[in-house]
Amino acid sequence: MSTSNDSGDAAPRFHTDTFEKMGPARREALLSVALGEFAANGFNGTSINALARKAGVSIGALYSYFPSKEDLFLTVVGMGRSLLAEALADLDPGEPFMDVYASLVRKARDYARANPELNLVYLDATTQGLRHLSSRLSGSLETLTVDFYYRAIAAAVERGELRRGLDVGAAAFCLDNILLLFQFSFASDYFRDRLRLFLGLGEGGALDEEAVMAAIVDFARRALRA
Amino acid sequence: MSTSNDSGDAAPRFHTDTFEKMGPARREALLSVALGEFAANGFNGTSINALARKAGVSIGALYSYFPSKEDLFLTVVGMGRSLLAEALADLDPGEPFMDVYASLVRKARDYARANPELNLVYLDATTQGLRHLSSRLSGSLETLTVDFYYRAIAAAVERGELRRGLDVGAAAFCLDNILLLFQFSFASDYFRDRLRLFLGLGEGGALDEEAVMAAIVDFARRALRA
Amino acid sequence: MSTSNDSGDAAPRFHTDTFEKMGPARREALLSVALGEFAANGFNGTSINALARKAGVSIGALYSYFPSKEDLFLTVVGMGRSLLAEALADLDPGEPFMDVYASLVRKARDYARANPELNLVYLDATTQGLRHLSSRLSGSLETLTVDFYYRAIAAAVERGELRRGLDVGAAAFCLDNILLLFQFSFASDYFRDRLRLFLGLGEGGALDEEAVMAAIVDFARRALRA
Amino acid sequence: MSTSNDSGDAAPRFHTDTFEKMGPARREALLSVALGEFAANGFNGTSINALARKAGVSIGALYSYFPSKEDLFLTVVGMGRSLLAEALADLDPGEPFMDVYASLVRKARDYARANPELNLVYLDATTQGLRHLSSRLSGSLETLTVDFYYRAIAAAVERGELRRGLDVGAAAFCLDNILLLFQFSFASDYFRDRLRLFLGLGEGGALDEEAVMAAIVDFARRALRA
DNA sequence: CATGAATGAGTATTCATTCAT
DNA sequence: AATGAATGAATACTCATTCAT
Repeated sequence: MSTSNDSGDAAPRFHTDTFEKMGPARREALLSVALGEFAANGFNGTSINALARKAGVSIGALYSYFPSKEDLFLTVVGMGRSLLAEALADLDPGEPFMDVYASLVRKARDYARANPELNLVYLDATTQGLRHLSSRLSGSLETLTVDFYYRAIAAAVERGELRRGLDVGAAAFCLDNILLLFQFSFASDYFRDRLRLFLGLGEGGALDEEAVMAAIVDFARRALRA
Repeated sequence: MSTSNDSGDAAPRFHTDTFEKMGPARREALLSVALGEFAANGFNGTSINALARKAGVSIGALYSYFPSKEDLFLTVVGMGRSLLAEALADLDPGEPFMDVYASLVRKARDYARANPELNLVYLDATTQGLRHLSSRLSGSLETLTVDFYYRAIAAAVERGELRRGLDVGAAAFCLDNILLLFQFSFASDYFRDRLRLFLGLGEGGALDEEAVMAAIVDFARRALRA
Repeated sequence: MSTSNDSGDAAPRFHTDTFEKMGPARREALLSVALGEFAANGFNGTSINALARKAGVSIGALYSYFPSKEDLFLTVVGMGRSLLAEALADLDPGEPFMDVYASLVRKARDYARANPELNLVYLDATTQGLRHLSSRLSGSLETLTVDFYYRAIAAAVERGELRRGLDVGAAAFCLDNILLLFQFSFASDYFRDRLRLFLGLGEGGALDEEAVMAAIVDFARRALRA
Repeated sequence: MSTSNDSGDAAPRFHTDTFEKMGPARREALLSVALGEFAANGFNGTSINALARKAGVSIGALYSYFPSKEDLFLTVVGMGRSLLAEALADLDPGEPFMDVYASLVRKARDYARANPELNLVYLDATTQGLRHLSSRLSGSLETLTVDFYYRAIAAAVERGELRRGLDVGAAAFCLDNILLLFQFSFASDYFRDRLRLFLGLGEGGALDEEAVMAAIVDFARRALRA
């Protein structure tokens, strides 16, 4: 799996050649508007015509860039994967695992803060009503993450940091579940409220993010330590 | 819990009086079809007219039961909450905590198996595009769960089962994150694939649910033990 | 008038026998609500179901009183004719004509003030979209008025008050045109604005009704005097 | 008048830019069908879908020309105002006033004959149920007319044609009331019957329009003469 | 390549009327 | 006689997509 990333499963492309010839500024503007619309209204709730108007792109042009609404959506969803890949690339899976997870938690928070809309689009794509869409993505969006967890955890077990006999898959699953919903808490109104409810915060109470992140990492450390 | 449910937070009603006068068979049929449609297509992807036809109910009748599509959807979402409340009511928060969590994990699996559609509707309601809908629910759907975790964990800390100084809110958050996405894995195609990816299962591989549940409970036990 | 009314053209009835057996209070309430709704929203803009609810009458009952929405509307329109007949009955066509017309103008004002809704319903019935409705009324709503004008003008010409050779029909037409639109000015927002525009009144200006009525009567007097 | 039309009070526009780009033939056809439908059935009684079909325009196209049914209706009502403005522009308010009024009466008859539907739409717009529509028109539809009367009457009083001390507003109101309902008599079934009733014409009797117009002008002349 | 006018099936919702109770 | 649940055609309007210019 180590090299498999480069090989077969390159991220699929949902746009036309014409799209690649766009000026970068126009392209960024279009993708940015699309992201905003899909994030705010969901796939079904977004009007392609309104989106095109807001982006200053004619409908005809938009359809010359993307064969369909679905393809534009999938392109936008794919942007999230790219950013995630970059984020993971910064991390060294060879470092002490709990440092890695702590970085991951912090990065997740920062990423969700900086790109809440990507999280919202991801959440929407996750929905059963859009299963025919997410199935067009080559494999799950999580392939990268899973791969990363596996390598980091395996190395840490090897080094004796984490307990032997650990079920790597299940552990990664638990760690990522915690992380994913924590991440959503910074993007989605619903999951923000949920986190605050768990933390016992009322309407006005301030969220101590550092404390939450520390608690999460501590929870994970105890669960995994040798 | 016995009384606290009955007290203040009565679930809001989104249906008319006429709905309550329906014959139970017709009512069940209608709700069941509605659940199925919303689960399969999402709120925005579901056509009220098609739904009515499938349920064998005239459009006019449907609108005499629910003021709007939104209200029908919220009624369906509310059904999930009721079932959840029943499930939690079976559990004794006074038992050893890890037994309670193990039961919870198993119940979540059973519930998701039995009512995958409720999970799918919940996931849809969670979506940012439907925030105006979920905000009509009195408080989060999770209020019950949070409440339950708090009481069970507090009692366990009291008994010395779980470590003192535990951040109850954060711990409950972690435990529920693990549980929620595990639960989704039995309802949503997307999250099923994600779980299998984490477990390293290919297309044909069989999922050993018991092993996963055991691993999850073990993960939690180590994280929390005194 | 004394006999001709009773003979052929009795006002047609649009209600059922059941309607006549209603308690007077309920009947008044129903007619009053119906008048209000039709006046405010027009025939096509009024919902029979909403009307019944507001009147505290079940839909079934309402349909036992009136065969259709049309018949209820025509009944309401007929109420206006009855009130008009009463008003005319108070006048003595043998008095000096200009006194009669002055009384008529004043009565029209008072009537429109007291029953603006009847005027609005009349206006609606007048509309081409409802011609199949107004044609169901036996003859025009104006039969009474025309009859009254003829007798009063003829008598006045006879007495030498008004000029010989007067075209009675055309004169009555002119007099009634002035009167009718003046009357509407007290019921309809549109015609109120129109009158004020003619009088040069801005937003805040107060309307001197007495002066207007005097001017109207003076206009008529000069037009008709011997 | 020559310039005053061009100046301040531009008629509000209720259509989109796209509408202005239509081919003139298609545009005329659409407006003509819309006028016919609204005239025949009233605003509330007209179906936009049926209208579009009759006009040979797709529903989508129609909604690209007008934001809503209301806007199409107001456009049609506005056509009447334009034609009225043209008609008034032909008249010279400096001529002997009774000649002017005679011309006005004749023009009103001709206009109502040629464009009965515009009168019917005007009548519908006048209805209380559509007050929210007529209030969207900038000022009353009558502004032009009032203005014209004022100037013509004032000039005639100045010239000594009409009596000093005349209440210009009230006189104009009376004159226009007579004219307006006379005009309606050529468009509306209801008001046609009413006129015939006043003139004592039975089913078959022929209406001597010239005599009526002469009588109306004579009525007015006597009412106003110096 | 770009434009945006055009399409028309599809949407949620209303409402006059019927009829079983 | 009274009720009000049920009906379903009809309504105004939307929107993904096509295609002539």
